[in-house]
Amino acid sequence: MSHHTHLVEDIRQRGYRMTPQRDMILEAIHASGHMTADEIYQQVHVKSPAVNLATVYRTLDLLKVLHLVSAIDTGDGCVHYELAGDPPHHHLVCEACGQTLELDQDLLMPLEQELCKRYGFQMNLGHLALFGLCPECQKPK
Amino acid sequence: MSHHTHLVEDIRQRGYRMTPQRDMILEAIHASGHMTADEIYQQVHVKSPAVNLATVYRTLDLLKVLHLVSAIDTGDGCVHYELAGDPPHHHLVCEACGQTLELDQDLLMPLEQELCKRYGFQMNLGHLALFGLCPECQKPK
DNA sequence: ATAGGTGCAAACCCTTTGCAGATGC
DNA sequence: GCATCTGCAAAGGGTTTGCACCTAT
Repeated sequence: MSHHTHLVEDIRQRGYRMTPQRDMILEAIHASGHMTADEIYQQVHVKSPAVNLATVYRTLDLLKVLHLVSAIDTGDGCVHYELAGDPPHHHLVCEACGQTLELDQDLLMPLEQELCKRYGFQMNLGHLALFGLCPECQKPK
Repeated sequence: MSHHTHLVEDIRQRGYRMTPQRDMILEAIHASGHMTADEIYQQVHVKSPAVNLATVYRTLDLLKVLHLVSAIDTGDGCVHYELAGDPPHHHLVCEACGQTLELDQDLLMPLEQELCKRYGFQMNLGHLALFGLCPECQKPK
């Protein structure tokens, strides 16, 4: 049933407790891949109404520290979280309509290498949002 | 005295009023190039204590609409603003120490062109922050 | 004169925190 | 059993808004 067993094990092995809340939160983010704290809360709330938003935030903080999730700020006023293990993909956020497209790794490799070579800066590929205009919103109105 | 005359003119010509508040806000952001709403407020407040933070936000919103400033979210909890006319530069934000490095345009041109070609996405170069680790914070502790 | 801009204060949203009670190990 | 985790409720920080007054044009 559980498709996120490795995450559960990871948490336990590092000396943290496995609670039903954490399990549900992991399950939600594992299933959807890309959620805000509130979306996770809404989803978990259906199964177990007692669970609190603060717990969601605290769990997400823990998962960040353990590098099991990464945080993406798409500028929409709330942080998005996704599993760090997922195939890296990135976010093209349209500043006009708010829609987000995704693009994958390979387009960014040259940039990443160049940043490393020139500045010694190690880019976090799990934490990236680019802003601009999607094809739709570029059309003359 | 005024080094931001063109901005003042731009605002007037588009039918908006030129107020002392707007003038001071423009002057501040023009002088420092890179400020948060609160930093602007603090600076303006020295000259004219009556000016309100809400006015700073409203002015910044106007300047965004007029494309005179661009907003950069560096993930530190508050938005940074800079003059749109300034030579484009970008922000490498260190996730460990919070320091931001800058890099300039040319490194991003290939990416910009590729995004346009493949996705039809028009990247906003004035609105970019990349996250990762600076050279200092990569050193083993 | 009058639309547009401002100050003030309160509301808003997302997120964090203090604390007392509950629970995984 | 005991440190850790949770729920609750309240506070926090940045930003927005409603409203009456003010002011550039």
